[in-house]
Amino acid sequence: MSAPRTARHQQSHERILDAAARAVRRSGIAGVGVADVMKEAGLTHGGFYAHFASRDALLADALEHAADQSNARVRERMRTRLDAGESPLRALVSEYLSETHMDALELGCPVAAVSSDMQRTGEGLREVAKSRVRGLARLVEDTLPPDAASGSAWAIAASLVGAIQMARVLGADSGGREVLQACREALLAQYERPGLQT
Amino acid sequence: MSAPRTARHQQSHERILDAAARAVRRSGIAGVGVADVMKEAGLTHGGFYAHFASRDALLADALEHAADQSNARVRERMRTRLDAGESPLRALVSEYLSETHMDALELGCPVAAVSSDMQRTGEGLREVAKSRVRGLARLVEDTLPPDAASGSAWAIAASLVGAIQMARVLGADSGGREVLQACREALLAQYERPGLQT
DNA sequence: TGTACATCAGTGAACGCGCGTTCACTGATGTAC
DNA sequence: TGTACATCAGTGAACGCGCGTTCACTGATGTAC
Repeated sequence: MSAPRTARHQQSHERILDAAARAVRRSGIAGVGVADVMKEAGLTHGGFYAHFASRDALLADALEHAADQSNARVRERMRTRLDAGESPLRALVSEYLSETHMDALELGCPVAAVSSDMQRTGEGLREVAKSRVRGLARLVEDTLPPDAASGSAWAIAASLVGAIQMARVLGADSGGREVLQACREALLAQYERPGLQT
Repeated sequence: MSAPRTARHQQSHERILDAAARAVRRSGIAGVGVADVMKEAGLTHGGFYAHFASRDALLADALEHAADQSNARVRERMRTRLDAGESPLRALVSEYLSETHMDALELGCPVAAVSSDMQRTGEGLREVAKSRVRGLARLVEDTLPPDAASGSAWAIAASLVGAIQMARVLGADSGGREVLQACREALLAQYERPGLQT
């Protein structure tokens, strides 16, 4: 599994993982097909089992990969805002609840993309799911001042996830934009009080 | 389709719909199987097409049915709390973010159960999904005083959906309970201020 | 540098299985006389 | 009331299809001499 292989093998492995990380967010956990993923990675389906033990093993790795990618993406986009003087929380809320993120289902936060599916995964996937939900809470926690009420991070994370999901269901042109805006404003009004800022 | 049929036909129809409404929450939109639903309704799969034009048609009706059922259930459970003097918002938040609701995936709010799937439904199902998301926002709005900031209903609805989903992913014994509690407290602290109560 | 061989990533046909859908048939219900 | 017939909900076998998985094979890469 993690035995050292050739560079070619490793490159293919990463392309498969990348394609799967996109597919799992685009199509949901149940919607990921081995053949589709391999095709998207530029390979044929037969070679799959030289890279992963099973579809489930791929899904676990893909979820992790998606979360890593997504976190890196958000943090990078936040940087511009932080440099412009925004508070960490405002930067996170603005990015997570942006129209860019709403449109980027395939590249966005996997918790928001597949949380319903996560509720029903069993065995191997469940642990990854839990750890990625906790990871999202941690991402929020890192933007809060040390004296913030414990539990605030969870409350904010819940708002973020619920808001972008409902916005996506409605769609940008049927109220989604308005949902995002309402939730951004509500979160910032509540948590970005003077004295709570970093 | 909606032509008048015998009482027997109608009873079967309702049993199928009921089973499907449970299945769609338990297994997700992609996880609903025609044969399984029919079996749960006490019938064999062949008779399905005397009741619904297709699996998709069933899913649309099942989502509506699930939402109706769930709303009725929450409203009924809220009544006890209202009678005890709780504010409408507190009653809703306490019930929606209760451990009972967390455990009752199969009978709970379908928006929380399948919102990720809703993000990717096409055509017929999408309109039902949108309308049920709006229905949840309306359920919240009905608990708010008339002078509440517009958009508050959406912000609260987002918190409810995100919170129960994350709590379910973690599970009751791995932090789910704590997530629910944190989100209940955060919502009530923010929105149930004196002067905002009904 | 060049040739011979071994390694191994990737190919594509094939498998079994489950699922949505169809359809000829069964048997129960209810109506007509 | 009783018999003959029509209606129709439900049955279960069968279909085609897509999917996860397996496997014998190909062809490219790289090593040994």
